Amino acid sequence: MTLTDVARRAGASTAVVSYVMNNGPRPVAPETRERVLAAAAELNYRPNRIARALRSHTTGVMGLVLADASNPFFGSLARHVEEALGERDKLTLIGNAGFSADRQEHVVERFLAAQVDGLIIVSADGGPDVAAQAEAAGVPAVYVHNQPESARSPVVAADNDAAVHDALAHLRSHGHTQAAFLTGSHDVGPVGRRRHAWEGAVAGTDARLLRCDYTRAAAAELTQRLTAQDAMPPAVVTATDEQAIGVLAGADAAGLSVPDQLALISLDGTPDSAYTAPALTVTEQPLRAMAERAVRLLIDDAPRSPEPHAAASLVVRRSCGCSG
Amino acid sequence: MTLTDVARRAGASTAVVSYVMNNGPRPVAPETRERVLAAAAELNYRPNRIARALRSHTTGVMGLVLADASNPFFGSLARHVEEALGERDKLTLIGNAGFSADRQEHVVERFLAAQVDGLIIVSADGGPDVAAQAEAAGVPAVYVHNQPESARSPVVAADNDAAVHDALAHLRSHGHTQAAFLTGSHDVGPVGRRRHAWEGAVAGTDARLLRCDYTRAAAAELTQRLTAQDAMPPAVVTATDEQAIGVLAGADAAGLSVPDQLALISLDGTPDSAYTAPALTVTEQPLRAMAERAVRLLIDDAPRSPEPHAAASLVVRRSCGCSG
DNA sequence: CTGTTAGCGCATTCAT
DNA sequence: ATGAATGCGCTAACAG
Repeated sequence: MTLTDVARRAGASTAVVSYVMNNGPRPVAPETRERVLAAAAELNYRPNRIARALRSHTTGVMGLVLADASNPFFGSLARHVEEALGERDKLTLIGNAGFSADRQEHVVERFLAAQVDGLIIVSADGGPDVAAQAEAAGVPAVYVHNQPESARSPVVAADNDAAVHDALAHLRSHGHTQAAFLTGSHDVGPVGRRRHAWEGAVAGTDARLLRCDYTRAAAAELTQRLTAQDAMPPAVVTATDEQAIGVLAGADAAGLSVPDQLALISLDGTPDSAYTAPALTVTEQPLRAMAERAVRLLIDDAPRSPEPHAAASLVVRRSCGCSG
Repeated sequence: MTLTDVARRAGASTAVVSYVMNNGPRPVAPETRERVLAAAAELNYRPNRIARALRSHTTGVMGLVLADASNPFFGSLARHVEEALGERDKLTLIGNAGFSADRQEHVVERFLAAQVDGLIIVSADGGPDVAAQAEAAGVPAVYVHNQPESARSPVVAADNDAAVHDALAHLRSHGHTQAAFLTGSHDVGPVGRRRHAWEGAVAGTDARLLRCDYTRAAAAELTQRLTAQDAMPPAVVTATDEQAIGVLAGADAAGLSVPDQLALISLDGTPDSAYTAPALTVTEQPLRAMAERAVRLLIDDAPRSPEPHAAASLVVRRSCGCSG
């Protein structure tokens, strides 16, 4: 069923049918409009997105570049982005960059060739400013959650400063005044900002900064090593849930009891964090709000001015020492 | 840069350029071919996928329908599918069905309207046979991991019988001859098959069948309740990691020690299972192989005959009672 | 307010 | 082996 079929059936021209289907760009007499709508319904007409794309240079498809969909944090974000996009009648192309700058560029390249209307990039640290490359090709792009060092494109992230302060304040209420901070090896962007907030908050104390890869394995290994050396801090804030879960595994293996001998709070708040043993106290990232903001930025070309970041909310469970 | 530009630059016709770009369907003189290739390179020509799609009725885009990307099992599968598709130069559209048959149909509808070349459906139990609907519209579709009751379309899944037998045999080596089985409320397709395999294996004993939703919360609640009633079996095989993690959380809350008082093996084997406390012994699903098989089925229209299912491999960790 | 028409970039058939 | 010409389905400029 094509436009032409509908036009014939409604006794109208293809132009008019097009105007009706798109609510514009020109007015149509209400009566004609009804006839067209009726014909379209009877014929079960579905506009051909491909033809429309060829003609109008917009595809209704957005590209979502992800570091790794198997990581539940990225997966959750992906789900929210897809939903937010769906509500705006956009389709979502997905691509995994796998923590490699090369692969990320490659994915972006492919998306650009597919004529995506915009790019949402949820990526690991480092690499070139792919958003800038996309914008150079006329395709708007936003970073979500993180961005490469050099980027000037908009980033959508939670209010990380507040999240860190909330976590630290809560630990203080448990009597820990010098919580350590576990971050990645090369933290820049929002994650670096978390570390920075922590540094500001603990300045003057001898709280310790810990670093390891953003993986469960690395965090587990670190925890076991430090515990063996009797050098594990009594309270730790981790930059990511993956690391927190690794710390939990390492503590378990080393016979270190959480929360009795180690109080732990993580800053991601993925669904995973609720079912660890013990359950993790976290500051939950407002993923849905972030996804919506990103979509708004891309589609409405919303003000790129410093909108206040969405707040992360402290979810108290057991790893901090609360009995909940 | 369009075909026409390249043709002009190479002093050839658009037809010839097209033949060169697609290696057919007609032969081109080697010399002309070189000239065209050179011109294309100099002009940095990139074929317009949209125009090609309009003309050829194939888009190079596949639709991936997922129950929930934030679930790491589905997320991992998504990553492998995207990779396998990428290797065949296909793009991946993603859509979340959110365990709702309505939403699933809606997603499929949208994908069909976008002219996807094929559909990969990784979905929850129940609902109508969307693959059949797609095939009726001329779009090939495969189910992966699970399928609705009524479906006749091909399913790609692991060898679930073998997985169950491996799990049971391992538990038997720990002295448990009557392991219980925890499955979903309406298990059909491959998951139902797992239960069926278990039923066959424990026939004649009074091993117990447990059911709850495929969520951590439901499994945790069930475990706490059974433990309180002193009715928790000493050895359990769970159909999914989500449920196993929930059992772990419930056991922890109820003061039940794993593996001492409860031996546990799960049948999914997501990355998550490696960093629980204690680490889960699982039969790991061959996700990569499943993704590749699905892609092959869709693209090569491979034999839909009963190919042997890929094997799931037992990964021994601690929840079964091993000291690893 | 509505009808006619010209392409968007490409694959392909018909000529040569 | 190659060129010219047609049309995929749609949007929008142009002409009533």
